[in-house]
Amino acid sequence: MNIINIIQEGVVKAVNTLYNEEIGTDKVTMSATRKEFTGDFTVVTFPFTKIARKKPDEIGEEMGKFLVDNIREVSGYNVIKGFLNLEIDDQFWKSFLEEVSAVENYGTQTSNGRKVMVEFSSPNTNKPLHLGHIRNILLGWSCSQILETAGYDVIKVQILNDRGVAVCKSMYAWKTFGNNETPESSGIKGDQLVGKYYVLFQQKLKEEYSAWQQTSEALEVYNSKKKEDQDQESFFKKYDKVYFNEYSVVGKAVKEMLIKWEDNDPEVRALWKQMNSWVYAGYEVTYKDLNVTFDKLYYESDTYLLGKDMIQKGLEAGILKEDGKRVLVDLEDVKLGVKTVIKSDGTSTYTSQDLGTAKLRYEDFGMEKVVYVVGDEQISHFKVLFEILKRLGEPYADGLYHLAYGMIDLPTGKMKSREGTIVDADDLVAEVIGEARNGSVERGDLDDLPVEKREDTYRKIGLAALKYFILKINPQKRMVFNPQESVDLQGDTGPYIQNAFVRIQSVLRKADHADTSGSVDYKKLESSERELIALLYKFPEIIQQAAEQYDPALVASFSFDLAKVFHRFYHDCKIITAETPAAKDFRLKLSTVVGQVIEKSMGLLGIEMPERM
RNA sequence: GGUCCCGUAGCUCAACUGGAUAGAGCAGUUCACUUCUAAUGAACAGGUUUCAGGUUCGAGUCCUGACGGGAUCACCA
Repeated sequence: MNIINIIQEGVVKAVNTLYNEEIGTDKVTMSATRKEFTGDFTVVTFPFTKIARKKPDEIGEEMGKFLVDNIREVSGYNVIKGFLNLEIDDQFWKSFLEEVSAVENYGTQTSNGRKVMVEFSSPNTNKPLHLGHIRNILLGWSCSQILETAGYDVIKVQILNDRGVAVCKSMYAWKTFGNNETPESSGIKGDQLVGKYYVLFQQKLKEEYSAWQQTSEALEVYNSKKKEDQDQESFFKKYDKVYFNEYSVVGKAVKEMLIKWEDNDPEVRALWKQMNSWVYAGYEVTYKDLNVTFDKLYYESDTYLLGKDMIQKGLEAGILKEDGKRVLVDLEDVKLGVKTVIKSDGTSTYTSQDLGTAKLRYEDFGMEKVVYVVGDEQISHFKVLFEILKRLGEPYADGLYHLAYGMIDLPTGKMKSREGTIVDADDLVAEVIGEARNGSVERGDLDDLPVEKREDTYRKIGLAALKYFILKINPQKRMVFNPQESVDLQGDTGPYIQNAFVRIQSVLRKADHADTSGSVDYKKLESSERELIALLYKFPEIIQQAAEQYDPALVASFSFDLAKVFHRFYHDCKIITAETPAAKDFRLKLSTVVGQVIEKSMGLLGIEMPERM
């Protein structure tokens, strides 16, 4: 049984015996003892003052004595200002280490047979991936790993938003200005090439719009539609969408293309297929760089017409309402307003598509939970979607979760494609690896390794820096991404944690000492040793918590703590040249397990460990 | 304007979900490599947790109200 439960039950028993009152274990507040005091766990005695009618310190004394007398694992106590600090017997920690070192897969829960689907990445196929996608992908991947380790059966999916106006923009620009340029002919990565034409389109549109603003037609629009005192510049700044839809020549061409696409026009479809295939080839490279894979891909072009039967069901149940051809849902009672589900021309919306996709996925996999990793600007969309699915009584409705993450800002402000401040995913990956290479070459520690081995190490280090930098931050927070700091290799960073692992491997190589059975004779634990074991003890609980809260930052912070304490331990205690053979055995065993747990917890973040660095 | 999120050290973030003297890293100032990897360790300095009230043994955390930043309020996806 868990030591925390043991203590909690001990406290319950103490209250019962000493004060003659039945309480539940949930009434016992406990925490890890702060490091400035002696002890491992702390029980807060304030809540018992009413029951005992005594002062907190007095209760602490009585309770401490009771626990030492009645619980084998508690070896001592002290009371400070109403806080009862309990010391756990060294023997408990030592046998725990023996136990962990004997098990195969410490931290991994046995399968609970429950299926959870994680949707992440889900880009629009009109341009390459950028920093925002990276946060999404890392979160999605990491959550998948965490859920899997917590015992779930995880299905990783993405939906490729491969149709619509944006995609047609790239297509139109390529067709008009591309001169048949291909990834092969240009040497440009497929997604980058398509993105280049998307940007070109936006540029042409902008030029066209600027020119139009000088025309008398534009002036008329301005005069008839401006708000009072609004100058021409700010008026036109906000009018761009209307312009695109109603006046733009290229806009009209794009919309015609979209209609042809929907009518299955062979020529447009062929172009679409070709350009999308370039994009997918490009994405594959980026995903490989980031070391992520998916179990199934969904395509919006296959799913955007789904949802009809869900809507039928909703209408019959009275959840949805018809207004001519239009279908809407009234969620005023839960403050979500009225939303259109089917437009008055009978076509689908984002909501109807997602309803259909949810059903399709359930038919495919029968999962009971779905985690949607999507930016927080879509919070209300998912609230509506989940509410409808719940009212429809879908079996997975209670397991729906929108993992909403905040946008990434640069130190200079928001990322804006208009201002060219978008950070490209491929560039960023190349940059962090380059930085790791520079650092390593300067140091010269890997000079004896073959080139591929070295490059592989640089890749691991650079990606560790990037991934850790992003995942250590609570997902729901908007974050500031400083490219400079993301490649830092010191302090609270991925490479710092890798370094702890590398030190361990180095020691184990040099010790060359397989039999550590003498560790059981080790006498008194050093404080850093205790701390390490106590952290190891917490690991499964951290995974559980991270799985429940869908929060990789908890795992990141745990990994850092473990590495940090190890570095201190390494500094304070000799391992190979320890005072006694028992101490050596013990420390080798401890280091081995710490190494395994660091590797595993970082693995949950999608970060690999190098053997040397 | 309605709804939702955020506000903690110069900067980037924590704080075990209401517990002790609010912790880390970076940047700054020192110290420690003839040693199992110094991508390390130790120390100093840095705070009215945006502000004002409230709830209670106890508030960065909960409530109310300001202030500041952001998202969203489409028959776009």
